[in-house]
Amino acid sequence: MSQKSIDKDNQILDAAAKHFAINGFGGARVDEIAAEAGVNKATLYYRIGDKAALYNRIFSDMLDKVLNKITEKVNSAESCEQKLRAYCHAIANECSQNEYISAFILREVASGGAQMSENSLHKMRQVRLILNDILQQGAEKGEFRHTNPFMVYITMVGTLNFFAAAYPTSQNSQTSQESTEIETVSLFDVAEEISNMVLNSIKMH
Amino acid sequence: MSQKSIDKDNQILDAAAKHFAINGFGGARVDEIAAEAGVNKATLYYRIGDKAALYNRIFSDMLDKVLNKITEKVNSAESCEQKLRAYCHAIANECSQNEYISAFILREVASGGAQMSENSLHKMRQVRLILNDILQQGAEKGEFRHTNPFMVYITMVGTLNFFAAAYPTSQNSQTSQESTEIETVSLFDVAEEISNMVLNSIKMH
Amino acid sequence: MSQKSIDKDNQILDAAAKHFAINGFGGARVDEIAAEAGVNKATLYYRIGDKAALYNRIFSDMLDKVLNKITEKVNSAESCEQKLRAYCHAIANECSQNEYISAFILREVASGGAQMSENSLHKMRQVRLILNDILQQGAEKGEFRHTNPFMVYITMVGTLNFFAAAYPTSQNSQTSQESTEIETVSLFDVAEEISNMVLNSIKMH
Amino acid sequence: MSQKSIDKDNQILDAAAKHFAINGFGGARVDEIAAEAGVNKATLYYRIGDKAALYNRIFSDMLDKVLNKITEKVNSAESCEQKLRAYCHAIANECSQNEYISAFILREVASGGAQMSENSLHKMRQVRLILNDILQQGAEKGEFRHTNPFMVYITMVGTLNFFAAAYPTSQNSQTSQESTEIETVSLFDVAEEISNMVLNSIKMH
DNA sequence: TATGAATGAGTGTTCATTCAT
DNA sequence: GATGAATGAACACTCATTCAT
Repeated sequence: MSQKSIDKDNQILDAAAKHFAINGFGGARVDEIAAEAGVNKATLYYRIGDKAALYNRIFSDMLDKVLNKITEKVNSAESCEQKLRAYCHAIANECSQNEYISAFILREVASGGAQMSENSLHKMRQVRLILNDILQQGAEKGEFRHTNPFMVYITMVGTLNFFAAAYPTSQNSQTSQESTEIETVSLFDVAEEISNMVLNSIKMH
Repeated sequence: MSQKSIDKDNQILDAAAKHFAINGFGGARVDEIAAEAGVNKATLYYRIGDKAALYNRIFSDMLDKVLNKITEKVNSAESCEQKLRAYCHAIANECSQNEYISAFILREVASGGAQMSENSLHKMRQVRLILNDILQQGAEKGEFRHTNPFMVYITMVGTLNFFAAAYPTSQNSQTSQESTEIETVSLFDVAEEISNMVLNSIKMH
Repeated sequence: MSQKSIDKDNQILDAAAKHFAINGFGGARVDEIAAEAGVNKATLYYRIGDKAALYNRIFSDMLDKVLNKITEKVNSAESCEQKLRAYCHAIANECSQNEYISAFILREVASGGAQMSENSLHKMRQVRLILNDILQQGAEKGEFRHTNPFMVYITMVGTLNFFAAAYPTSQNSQTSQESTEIETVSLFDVAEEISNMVLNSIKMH
Repeated sequence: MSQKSIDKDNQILDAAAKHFAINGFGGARVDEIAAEAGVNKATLYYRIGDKAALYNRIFSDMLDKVLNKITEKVNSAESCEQKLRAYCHAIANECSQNEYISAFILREVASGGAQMSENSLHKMRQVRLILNDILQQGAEKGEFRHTNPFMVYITMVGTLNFFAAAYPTSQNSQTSQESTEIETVSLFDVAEEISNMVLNSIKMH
């Protein structure tokens, strides 16, 4: 596949990610995606496939990157505390790299995974299980108290994705009086803070 | 308006809430909503209005209930700590009462409020500002440290809504091995836990 | 269903029969059918259903009429010879009434029944089996010699349908010299002649 | 033109004949024809031309073979009776050689020659005129009664093509009870039988 | 000669909305 | 108030054909 083809695919994928993120699967228009990508609609079908294939390709790629980054960062951390911080920062990092990941996640959660392929469902489960392992290891080593892993997962992933999706918006919705009062805060600040809060809650003393 | 008409409206509103929650605004079908509500499609238009009106009516009603419950619970709390706990539990309470609220919120956050009416946008801002007030009061009274209120908001609202939307789903995706290990946890447990975590982080000692 | 609706359905069905007959299922255009019927394309879908439903409705109706007419005429005939003549004339009669039947039959035979519904397939089999019964009865009564019923079927049905479909065409393709020489011949003449030929061949003497 | 090119052309032509026979001109897909022929779609265009050219090439080749075989067999027959039998068997022979001829003929008859080129139309007329000549010669020699030549044409060509196209199909649609009763019959048996029937009807005694 | 890539013009189908009764 | 019928405007997707290499 030529570089030109790869570039074209990426234009399509980028435009589609944006439209799916903003409008959801049902609200996104293939015509508009093709137009924004600057390619003929038939070319979109020729290169990627139908709307569902387009969606799954994007979401699957997103999850691959998240999963890889998490694995990489967690594996290179030593203590369980460091692993948990790495987990949180890896997610924040990917959500910063790709501004549409959080919207996809939020929508999938809202719909109960209606649009998700089996493949993507498996990857999302992997993300959750990695955290489970960290918490279990921590508990076995006596570093962490016994906790409900799903609640920890939700606290971290929910907060990060909610922030990642909401932050750009909220800045527009600030009234002029408050805008001066609110100090800027980055996704990494949130990752740091939420890690602290969770660790504070689950660490043995 | 007769009781029969009121009942019919509620059937429409319930069916629509379900469809918007699962499929989003763009993915929901007026035909299917009418069919599920057991009313003629033209009746739906006659009684409620078009698709956007239907959506806004539902979302606005949801936000009214949330806002009222928050106001009620917060106002009847004494200390700032109690107010913050009340805020959190009020949201948990409404999300338990209506299983579709969290999906609406998640989708609106994902789309940057694309579907939201000015009216609803205002109400969501109100919800956020109530928390701002609690935090500011707490800071003025010396109970709370100075914090970024948006981050606190995200932590609480993101976690609660994410949990409310994800929990039913996650139970289906558990593999059989884990299912025995995971203890059940309710939205109120989450509200309690997240309140603790946040307070632990922001309270003066 | 109002008379107006019934009329509209018939306009659609007539236009569609013409287009399917001339262009085949794959070559017919729903747009053109709707235009010719003088109805909006969406109305066609509302009243009849999709392209396949439209095709099957028409073909099934045609076969119903053929089957009814054959049954009626054959049952009111006395001898097996009369029944066989009645069979042949019933088909000729229906092909005269509806100019598109033969084209549908020819195309279905050509494609090996690719477009035919199970329902229609069953009816076509019925048509064949009625002839089988006549021939068997004739053989049992000693009126007919033993013959291959499929060959008799093909001879009669093939000739009639081929003629019904080809005759209008052939008149246009006559060169001016021959046109004076060819005497006109009707589908009923063909039915009479083919009956004679077949009976001449299978009757006991 | 290399042998390899000739082979490739034949693969295309064979695949196309099959698809046109089963689905008709409008229902056949150039993509599928190329895929079945094992060639690139652009190669198909490069070597043969567009869809209509592909169709006409195939149908024209078919008619050439039929016309040649008829001419050859009829010319080498002596009496008019022998010529008429030869005519019938020549058609049967070609329909046996190429399983798709009859489907093409049936479809063209059904559509009134919509897809046929002027060239092919001329050849089909030739086929008919050869029979006309035989019948006229027979009448002049006092061997045949005066008949309507178009009716004779239809009887023979309709029956043969209908049988050729329908026979493979009908065997699948036999119910298990009848299957034992029906003796197998070949296209040549049909040619023999239909010749007998026609001659029986038109011969002077 | 051959082909991966690209596309204008369809093509069947759906959808939110309106209208006549 | 209520609804069967109707429809303009999309909408996802396809297809025959061409082009650049």
